[in-house]
Amino acid sequence: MAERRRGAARSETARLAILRATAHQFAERGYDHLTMEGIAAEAGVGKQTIYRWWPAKGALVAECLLEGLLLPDRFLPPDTGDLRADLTAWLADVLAFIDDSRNEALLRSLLAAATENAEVGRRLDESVFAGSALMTRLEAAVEASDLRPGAPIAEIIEALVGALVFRVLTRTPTSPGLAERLVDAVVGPSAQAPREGGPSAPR
Amino acid sequence: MAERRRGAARSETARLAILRATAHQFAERGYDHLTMEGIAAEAGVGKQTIYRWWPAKGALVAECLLEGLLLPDRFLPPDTGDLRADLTAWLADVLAFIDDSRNEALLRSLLAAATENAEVGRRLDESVFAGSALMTRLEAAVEASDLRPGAPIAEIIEALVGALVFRVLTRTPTSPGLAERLVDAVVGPSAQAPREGGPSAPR
Amino acid sequence: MAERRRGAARSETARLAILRATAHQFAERGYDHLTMEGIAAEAGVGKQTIYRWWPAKGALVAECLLEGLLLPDRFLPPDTGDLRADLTAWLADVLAFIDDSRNEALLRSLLAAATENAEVGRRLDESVFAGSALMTRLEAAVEASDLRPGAPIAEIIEALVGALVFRVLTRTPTSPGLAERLVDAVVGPSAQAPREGGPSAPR
Amino acid sequence: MAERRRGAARSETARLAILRATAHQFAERGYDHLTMEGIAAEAGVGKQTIYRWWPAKGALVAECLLEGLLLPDRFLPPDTGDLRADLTAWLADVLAFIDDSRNEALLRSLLAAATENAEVGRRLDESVFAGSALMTRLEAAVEASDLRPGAPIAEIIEALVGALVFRVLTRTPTSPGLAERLVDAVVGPSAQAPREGGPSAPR
DNA sequence: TTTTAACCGAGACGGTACGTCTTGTCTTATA
DNA sequence: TATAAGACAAGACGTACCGTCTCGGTTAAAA
Repeated sequence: MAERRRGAARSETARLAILRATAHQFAERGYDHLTMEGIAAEAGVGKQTIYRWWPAKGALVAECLLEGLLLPDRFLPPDTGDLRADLTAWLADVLAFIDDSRNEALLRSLLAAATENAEVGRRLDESVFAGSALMTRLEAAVEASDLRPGAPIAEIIEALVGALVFRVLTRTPTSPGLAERLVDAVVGPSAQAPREGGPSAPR
Repeated sequence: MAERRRGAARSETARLAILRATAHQFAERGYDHLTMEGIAAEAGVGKQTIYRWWPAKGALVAECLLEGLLLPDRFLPPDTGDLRADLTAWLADVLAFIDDSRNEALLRSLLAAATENAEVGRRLDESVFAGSALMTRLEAAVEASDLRPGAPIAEIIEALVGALVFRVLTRTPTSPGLAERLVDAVVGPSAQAPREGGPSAPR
Repeated sequence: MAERRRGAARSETARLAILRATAHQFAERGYDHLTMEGIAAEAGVGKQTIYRWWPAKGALVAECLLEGLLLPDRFLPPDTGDLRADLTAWLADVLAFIDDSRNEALLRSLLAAATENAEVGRRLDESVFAGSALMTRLEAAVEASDLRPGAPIAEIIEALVGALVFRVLTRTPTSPGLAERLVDAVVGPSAQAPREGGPSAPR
Repeated sequence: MAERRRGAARSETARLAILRATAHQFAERGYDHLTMEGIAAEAGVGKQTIYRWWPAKGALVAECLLEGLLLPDRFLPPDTGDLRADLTAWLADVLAFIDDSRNEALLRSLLAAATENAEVGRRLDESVFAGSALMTRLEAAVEASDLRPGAPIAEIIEALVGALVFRVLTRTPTSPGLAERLVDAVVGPSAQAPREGGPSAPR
C-alpha cells in the first residue's frame, strides 16, 4: 500500500510553470543570463518553490531537456539500406537545424549548461544527439555487412556528434558537402568513389 | 618616427600580473566563479585597468590561452611513418592528460569559456588541440599513401578532437583501448591487427 | 445549557506546548528573532494550529505573560509601616532582578513586544510591575498619613516604574544608592537621614 | 598634513539621501516595517552603499535621531523662576506632542528601535528627552532653593521622562491635570496647595 | 451508525526582505 | 594620463519567515 507522507502534495502546476518558464527564458536569453528570479517571476512562483525541488539552474535545464521542452524531437536517421546515404541525410538534417543561428545559440547554451552540470551532459548525450537511434542504425549496418564486424560503433557516433559539437563551440560555419565529408571521415567514402586499391585499409 | 602619445604608457607589469592572476584563478576555481574583482585583487591592480584593456573575462581567458598560460605546450603527434600508431600515441597522450580530473575540469572550464566567447573558441581550436600539427601529419599520410588522396583531412581532425570534447562534456571516463578504437573509427583499423579494439566499450 | 458545536475540541496539550515553546524561545532569543516557525517546530505543532488561536506573536507573548511563563511572581512591596523603607526594599528587589543581564534582556524584549502589541503593554503594566500591590501600599500610606491626602498616587507609581523602564531602555547600569534616590525623588527624602542618598550619580 | 587614502571619497549626497529616506519611511511605516530595500529604493541607492556605512537599521535610525531628522527640536523648559510652573509647562508641551497619535506612534517606534539598538537608546536619552536643558533647570532650582540641596536631580528627570515613556508604551491616554500631578509627584505640590503640616516629609 | 464540522501534524505554496556578491562605471590622489 | 584604491547603482544570489492553503487523519456532536 502506498505510503504517503503528510502535508500538501507537490504542485504539478507549479512544476510545469517553472519548467516552461525555464525553457522560455533559456531560449530567450541563453544559459548565462538565465536567472532564478526571472524564472520565478515568469512562472508566478516563489523562489523557494524552485529551490525546494531543484538544487541549481543546471538541474532545471536538465529536466527541461528530459521533458523535451528545449529541443525538437530527436533527429532520427532513416534506414534505406544505404548506410552512407542514411548518415548523410541525418547529418544534413542536424546541420540545417544548426544553420539557424538561433538554434546554434541555443545549442551553445546547452553546451554551457553541460560544462557546469553533469546531469545536463548526460541528458545531452542521451536525448539530444540521437543515442540509441543512431546506434541501432549502425548495428544494423554491421548486420548488413556495410560495416565490418567489430567496428567501433560507439566511437563512430562520438566522432560524428563530437564533430558537430566542436563546430558549434568554435562557431565554424557549415560548408557545402560537409555532411558527405564527415560521413566519409567516419565510415569511409561512398560507393560512387570506390575502391582505389591503394594501401588505405579497407573499412 | 615613432608617434608616441603622451602620458604614461601601458604597464606591461600590470598586464602580466593580470594574465597570471587570471590563469591562476581559472585553474583554481573554474571559468564560472572567475571574477574580475578576484583577478584585480590577486594582481594588485585596479578593476579599471582590466576594463581598460579587455572588454570581458572571456577576452582575458582567450589571451591567457594565447600566451600559453592555461595549457601545457601543445600535444604534438609523432611521425614514425606509421599513421595509426602515431595517431594512437597522440590520442593516448591527450587522454592521459584528461584522465587527471584537475585537467579535465580545466578543459571543461575552457569549453565553458568557449561557449560564451568566440575568440576563446577560435583559440581553443588553434592552440589547444594541435590544429596544424595534426593537419601536417595527416597531409604527410596522404603523401605517403597511408590515406587515399582526397580523404577529408579536416573532418577527420574535427571528428577526433570533437570526440574528445564530447567526452569531456559528458564526463565519460576513458576506457581501455579507447585511443585505438577512435583511430579505427576515423582512419580505419590497424592492418596488422584487424580485429584489434574489439567491440566498443558499453557506455 | 452548554451549546457545543461539533467537531473535536481545542487541544489543551497543543495550547500549552505552544505557550511553553513561546516562553522558551522568547527567553532564548528575544522578541525579535522569535519566529512562528520556530515556535511551531519546538512545540511539535502545525503552524495553522497557532494561527487558529492567536492572531500574531504579540498575542502569544501577552498570553505567556498572563500565564506567568515569562516573569517570576510579581514583586510585592512589604508593609513594615515605614513607607520609604518599603518602597526602597521593593525597588532594590526589582533592581537586583534587572542587574542580571539575562533578565535585563528579557525585560527589554518585553518592552519591544509592548511597542508593537497593546495587549502586551497592558499586561506589562498589570502583572509585571506590581500595579495594584504597589497602589495598595501607597493608599495605605495615605491612610497612615505617610503621604498627604490627595497625593498623586498613580503618577508616583508611573514615575517609579517609568524610571525603571527608562533605565532598561537606555541600558543605564544600576548605581549604588539608586533605590534610595528614586524613592527620594518620588516621595521625598527619608526623615531620619535627610541628607542620605547624596548627590545623584553622574550619568 | 592631511593623510588621505586613495579612491573615491564617501558620497555626502548618498549619505543624506539615505538618512532622509530612512526618516521618511520611519515616520510613514514605523520601525518594524522599516526595510533596507525600501530605504535603498527611495534613496535611489544600492543596498551595498547602506551596508558599507551602517551595520543595521538601528544604526541608521540612531544617526537620523542625531541629525534631528526624526523629532522636532528638543523641548526646552522655560525658566520663569517658578520651578513647578516651568516643569508643568514643559510637560504640557511634551504631552501635547504625544497626544497627536501620529507622534505617539513615532515615539513608540523609537522605543522599539531603542529596545534592539543600544545606540538609539543612548541618543534617545541624550537628544530626545531634554537631557541637559532639564538638568540645568533643576540645578538652577537647587541654587534658588526651590529644591533642597542634595535633591536627586537625575532621578527626578528619570522619573519624569520615564513616566512619559511608560505611558507611551502602555498607550495610556493623557488625562486633564496630568502634567500638574506628575510635577507634584516628583517635586511636591505647587504653592497654592501648600504645607499641610502633616508628617509628609518636606522636599 | 453514519455523517459532518472542527481539530490536528505536516508541509507546499506565493511572497517579502534579508545580507552578500559581483558587475561595470565613476572619482580621487599618486606617480 | 595611466594607475591603485575604492565608492557607487544595479541587481541576482540563496536563505529565512510570513501567513494561507491543502493534505490525510482524528474526534465528537448531530442526524
